[in-house]
Amino acid sequence: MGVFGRLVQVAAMLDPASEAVFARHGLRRGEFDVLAALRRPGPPYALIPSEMAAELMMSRAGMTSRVDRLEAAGLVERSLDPDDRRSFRITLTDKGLRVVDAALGEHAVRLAELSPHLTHEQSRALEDALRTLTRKLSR
Amino acid sequence: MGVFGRLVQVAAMLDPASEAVFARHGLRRGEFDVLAALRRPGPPYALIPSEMAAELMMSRAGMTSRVDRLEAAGLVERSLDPDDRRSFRITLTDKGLRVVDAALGEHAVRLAELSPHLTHEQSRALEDALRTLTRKLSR
DNA sequence: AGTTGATAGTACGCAGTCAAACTATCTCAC
DNA sequence: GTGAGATAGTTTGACTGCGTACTATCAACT
Repeated sequence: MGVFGRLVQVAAMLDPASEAVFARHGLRRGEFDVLAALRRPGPPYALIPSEMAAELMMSRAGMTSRVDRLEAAGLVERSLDPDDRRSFRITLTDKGLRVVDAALGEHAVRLAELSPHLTHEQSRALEDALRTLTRKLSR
Repeated sequence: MGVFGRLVQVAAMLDPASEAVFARHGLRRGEFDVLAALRRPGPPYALIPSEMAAELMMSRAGMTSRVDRLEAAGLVERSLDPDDRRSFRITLTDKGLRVVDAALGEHAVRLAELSPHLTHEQSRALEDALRTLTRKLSR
């Protein structure tokens, strides 16, 4: 029980640190999450809102407003989905790709600063344990 | 970098599961957190709003509204702080104590169901790693 | 004592999310 | 084909939290 409490606490402490990084690139955490989700699968950097909502564990309604903001900022585009006229393809613009890459890079550096505080063994055990928990919880 | 991402993800997946437990006792997560914070130090179950805000990593303004709700529900009481007339002592009522104990118990059971999926060694390593990170991040 | 700066709690306005209701479209059994 | 139910995205309304400004009080120095 104490372990899980601590886990949640560490996650909560990680948050504000990242927030500052994202802010330097004009992003809020939620917006960064969407851009990163689009970046991950590689070109052509296109996903459907529902997919992203599921991946980011949020409602579709929330996704609508995030996409609205990102589109207004010129970081993503809505284009028609040729396969399903109810849906859209959300794609990264060139600007969006540049911004998310810059933010991702800085974010990675920030996290890397934390890593040396864990021994290699600790890091491996942590990874193992977290993977196990992810698998268990996703069912 | 993947480790931290996964850590945040696990924390996020843990959340809705607990949420359901709290809801069965008529609580939201935020309200439970306040009651649990009051419960922890033992009798007389009294803390000052600022202390709780700091402990729960939130603003004092947010704490005001949480205490308002809990007081309206009869789970906590505001009484004058004899040492500082700007402040209050927030205390658990009998009802509040009963509710938080019930919720805590069920919460613990829920988490315990997850533990067997980790080896003893994994669990220890996880604890170690998280403690290290907590120490590093709290500075 | 008096003054200055810090601190406690609160009120107000803003931003972000969700749930539920709605429209449009898809899917599939008949 | 056609109708029924599921699904995609959006809109609406409510809730919760934060940041800022404000009042009351404390603490410390002169």
